[in-house]
Amino acid sequence: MEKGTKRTTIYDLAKLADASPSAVSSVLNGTWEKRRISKKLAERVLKISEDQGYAVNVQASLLRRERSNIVGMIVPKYDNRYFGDIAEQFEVMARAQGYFPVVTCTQRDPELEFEAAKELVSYQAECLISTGATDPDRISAFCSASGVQSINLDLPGKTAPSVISDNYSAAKDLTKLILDRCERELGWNGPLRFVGGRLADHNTAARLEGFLAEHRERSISMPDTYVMATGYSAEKAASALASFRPDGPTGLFVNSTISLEGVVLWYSELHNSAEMVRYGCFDWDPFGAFLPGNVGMVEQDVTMMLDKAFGLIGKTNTPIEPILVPCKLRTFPISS
Amino acid sequence: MEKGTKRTTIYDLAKLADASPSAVSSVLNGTWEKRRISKKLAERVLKISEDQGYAVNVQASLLRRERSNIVGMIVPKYDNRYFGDIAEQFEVMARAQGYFPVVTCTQRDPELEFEAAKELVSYQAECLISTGATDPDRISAFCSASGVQSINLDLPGKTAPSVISDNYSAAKDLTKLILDRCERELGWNGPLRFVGGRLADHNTAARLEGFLAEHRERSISMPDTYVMATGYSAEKAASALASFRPDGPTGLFVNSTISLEGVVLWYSELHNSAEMVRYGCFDWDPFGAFLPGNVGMVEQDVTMMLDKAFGLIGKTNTPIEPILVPCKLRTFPISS
DNA sequence: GCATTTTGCTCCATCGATTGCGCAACATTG
DNA sequence: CAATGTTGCGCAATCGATGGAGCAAAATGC
Repeated sequence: MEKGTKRTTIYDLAKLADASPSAVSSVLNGTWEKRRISKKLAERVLKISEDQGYAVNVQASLLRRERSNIVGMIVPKYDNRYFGDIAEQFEVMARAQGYFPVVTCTQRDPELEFEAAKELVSYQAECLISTGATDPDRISAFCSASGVQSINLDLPGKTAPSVISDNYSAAKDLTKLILDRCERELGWNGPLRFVGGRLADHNTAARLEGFLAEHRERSISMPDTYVMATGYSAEKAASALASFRPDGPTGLFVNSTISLEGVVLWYSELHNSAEMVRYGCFDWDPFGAFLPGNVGMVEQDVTMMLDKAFGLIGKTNTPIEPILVPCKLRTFPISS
Repeated sequence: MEKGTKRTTIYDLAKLADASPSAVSSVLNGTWEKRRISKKLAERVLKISEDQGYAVNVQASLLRRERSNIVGMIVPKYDNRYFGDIAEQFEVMARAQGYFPVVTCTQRDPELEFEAAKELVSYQAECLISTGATDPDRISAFCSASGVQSINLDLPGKTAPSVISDNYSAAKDLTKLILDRCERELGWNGPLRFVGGRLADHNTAARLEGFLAEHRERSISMPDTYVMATGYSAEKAASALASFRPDGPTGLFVNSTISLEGVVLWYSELHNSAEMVRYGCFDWDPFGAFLPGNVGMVEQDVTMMLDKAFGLIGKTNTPIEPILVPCKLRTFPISS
């Protein structure tokens, strides 16, 4: 059992089984019938291998083989359900298709993103999915120079195929929902405030467009100060709202669950005037339905996005035009 | 730039730089000064390497080297903030210490857990951290046979060092908080109901002990039916509570955020009688503070747990007695 | 000018698994 | 009994990076 510090190799097993390393190798990787190894020897080898706690050295194996079966993914954070779902479902789907998934989290740091991408390429990943990368094209360029396929998820790139949510339509629908509820429940007609996200981000920009379009269709004019794209942080959202104490009905379009944390904190400090506030959030969280004042959330369709992304793996003639995936709008009754 | 389908190797770079592969290798891995390669050649090689989009073949490199620098982690799910934090902080700390982190998610499936552990060992991981594994000892046994260090996190094992939360004390404190608040706000003295988790799990068992101990100290007797360890699922928690329509004050100890989802759903359907219900949850979520009826949550100290776990890496004389890390109790004012 | 040191590189074995090729031993056919 | 076929397995090259050993050329010492 104990091998000191060295790991067991096929050479060790070969000695114990009184066979050649090549026979052992073919038994362990399942090609023994093709190589006409007797069942007797195969069973002997398997037994010894289990007794010794043998684990193949993937480094050596991959070096010799042509394919690595590794698919890499980079995600910015694990701090919300959306990216958590993506990572988890990515792993499940990858395994189901015989891939070895490696997910790494890059803290929204452009340099770390690039370093992580390089690392995954170094591990001979066959494909790299960049989720919400700040600079997807830089990663795509590196991958393409290394002959590795890259796919963008959640943020479009110009040089690799992309799968993204239909942010515009979902934001427009959510805006409609919030405005309708404000009208029905508060007798108030907007305009809503837009809280969170970064204007430079493609997704925020697309959502803001949908938000503005819905207002335009209703001929509601939008004051400049109502757009508060304060970034991805609960504190920033809360402090942007801090000075705002509504004296009548009001409504908010919240651009991420992390911003929602700040909004809810602000909301909870309104006390009496809170019942005149309605909001909705672009992003989903299971506790969202129970937050007072929350009329609905947009849940991105992670399963479909990943299906589309996996559908692109191995393909060569992929469209550069982003593949848009519809979102699901969840509406909540107002909590009493 | 384009190399057809093959990736660039040091042999390709060597030809382009008119140098030997070993010179190229030493330039790229930073040992060139030690190996007395001229700065001139080094710069030439680096330039060419960048132009070619070269990425080292880690497979080949690790095969030759002695250390892999890979530390593996398995986590059950990414569907709550606790495991998300663990994965994220693990990656940050690992990188800070020069390791390459590989995290994989095993869906609470014992077989997948073991397979994932084997895979990480196959990748020559130097250490494997099993988080919340259903059968940590099986993984430890395999690792030890392969000469790989293993560490248990969040769940104790008998054959490898473990770092876990002090579930008993935190559960007792949370129970105390809920009982105190029930008494103060509802004039009611328990007993509380215990919802969620699996009794066979070490953590649930320890929490239940703390829960019962606090009741015992207050001489509150506990009916058998009040312990509803229905597993880790929102639906199961909700359906276990479905038939329970409190006609007076009541209180719940909720054993995980996933069970809390079910509890909150149940709570939201109580309407008028909801104001006579108080609950607290063992686990933390940023939206928890805003859920009506929630008096407090236990936040496990992920940073300290990981610090302790990293402190064990590379050590040989590690204690088998679990290292207990205190939790943080967050208390919330009742939302109006 | 010759011996010695230093500089700057190359050669080659090696890590562990894989796989085309080939070679005995045995079985079958005529 | 010779010719042919089949079974069962081993040999050795290979994947790409690494690093100890060693060798020629340049620099230095006397």
